[in-house]
Amino acid sequence: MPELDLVAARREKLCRLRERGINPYPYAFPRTHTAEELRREFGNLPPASHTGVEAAVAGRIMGLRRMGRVTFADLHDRSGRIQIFATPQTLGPEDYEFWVDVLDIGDLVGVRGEVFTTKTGELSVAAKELTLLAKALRPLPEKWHGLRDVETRYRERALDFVANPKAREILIRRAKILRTIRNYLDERGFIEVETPILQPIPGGASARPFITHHNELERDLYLRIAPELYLKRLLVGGLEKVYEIGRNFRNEGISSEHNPEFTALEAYEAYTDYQGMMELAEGLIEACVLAVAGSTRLEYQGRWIDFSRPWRRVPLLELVAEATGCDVEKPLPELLAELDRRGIPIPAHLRRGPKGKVIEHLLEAFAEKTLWNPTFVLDYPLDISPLAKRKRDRPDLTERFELYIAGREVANAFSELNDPEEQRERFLAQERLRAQGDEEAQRIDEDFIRDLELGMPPAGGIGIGIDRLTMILTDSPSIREVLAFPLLR
RNA sequence: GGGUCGUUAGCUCAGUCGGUAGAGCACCGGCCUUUUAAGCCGGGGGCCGCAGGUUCGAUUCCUGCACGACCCA
Repeated sequence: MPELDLVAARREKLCRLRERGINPYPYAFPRTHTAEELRREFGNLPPASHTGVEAAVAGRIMGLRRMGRVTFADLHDRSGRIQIFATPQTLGPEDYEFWVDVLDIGDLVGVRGEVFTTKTGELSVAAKELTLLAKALRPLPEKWHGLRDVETRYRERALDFVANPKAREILIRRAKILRTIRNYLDERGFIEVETPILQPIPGGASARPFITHHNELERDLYLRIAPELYLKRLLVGGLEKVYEIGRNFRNEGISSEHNPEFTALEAYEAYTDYQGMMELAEGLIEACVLAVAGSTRLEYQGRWIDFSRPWRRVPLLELVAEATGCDVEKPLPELLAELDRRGIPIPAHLRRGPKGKVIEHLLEAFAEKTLWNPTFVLDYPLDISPLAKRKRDRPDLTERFELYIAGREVANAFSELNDPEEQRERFLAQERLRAQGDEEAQRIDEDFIRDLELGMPPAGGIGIGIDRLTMILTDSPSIREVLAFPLLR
């Protein structure tokens, strides 16, 4: 049946409700119990028990079993399901006839009546009074298979959440993860701050930004690609331990792991370095795993992830050398020659360097997917880490790590570069790459350097992708599952 | 960007070796006073993703496009 006809049938019922003087969209309903509360209170009654207790419940009708003079309905609220029982005796003959006729699956109702169990033992509310709380005009998906089509699920999220409790559950878990992170950092003396999303120069990451325009100021602004530079300026300002959880925007493709806007945690702590950030990452993520799984192991897409500490730590160059069999310490031209000899393809735009990009590509192509249990990949090349401090005994590397879990990059951290002169040099190197056509290269930010000149304490900083972390902690194969409203084409 | 697969009723899915389509749920009508995917009888419901091509005839074969899923870059 065309959807319009199904809607028309419901509109016709809506008219009948109004003709009877019933407001199909009233204001409030004072409920006394959720479904879960009823089950907790009356869960173990034998069949055909009468409690004498009157309850008022509210929710959406998800099932209707009409059998002439008796009707059963399944009422769902956030906490679960409770059965509604109605007959001409409970509701009154006239009301019974009317409501049985005019209610549909999907309608939101409030029901007041005695709590009892049926002769088969099902806990139910005998409807003495029924209040329509909102008439549903569109039909719901099929009751048994529900809504499966992934495209419809993501395009009509509200419908998805109505039809699929699991989809709702993911958002609830996400909230729990965010709460755990905030508690963890707050307890350790971190200050939660908010820094600009509209930025004159998009900094703190290598990515293409979204551009927007301020009419009054008559100039373009960018949606931030990262809050990093502002947070470090707060370290200069003496806040010492700060974090921000918020949305970043990157003008890139959409995939099962990428949404153009995504949520990240960034945390900075004065007087520590990237070793301190590894401990922070272990503690913070362990707390999240414990909060959602109750243990340090959890299953992701059919495979167990073991979060027991300490986590594996492996230098990037070692990892890539092992994965490719190449001597990655060589200068770029010789490395490329060796890769060619071994038949390892390197995209043309990476061949002219910098070498760090080739190393990064090899990591993504050959090693990343094998990093299943949490693994810190250490010491990234200087040329792709313009905001990180040089490694103490290796001037071509930085004290930077990325954390991989389930084959995905989940966090990125470093000993923060706080030498303003060197920071300028690093920015200038990035500007040279930009001039050569690298649109993701970072831009020089004079305001940031000016603040560094005031003196920024040595510090460790970390960024954690909340969406990816949530994917792993909710066993979700796609980032779209963990976003309330993912961007679709 | 490339490859593979998919798109049929509101939902979940069949199907047509080329002759314009079916089921279950949902919907409408009837019966039914303890159901649990209630049951029984009857009924209505489709630009078979979009555009073009081949053909007497295309939902089916071919091409392109859109959207999605998966894999690769």
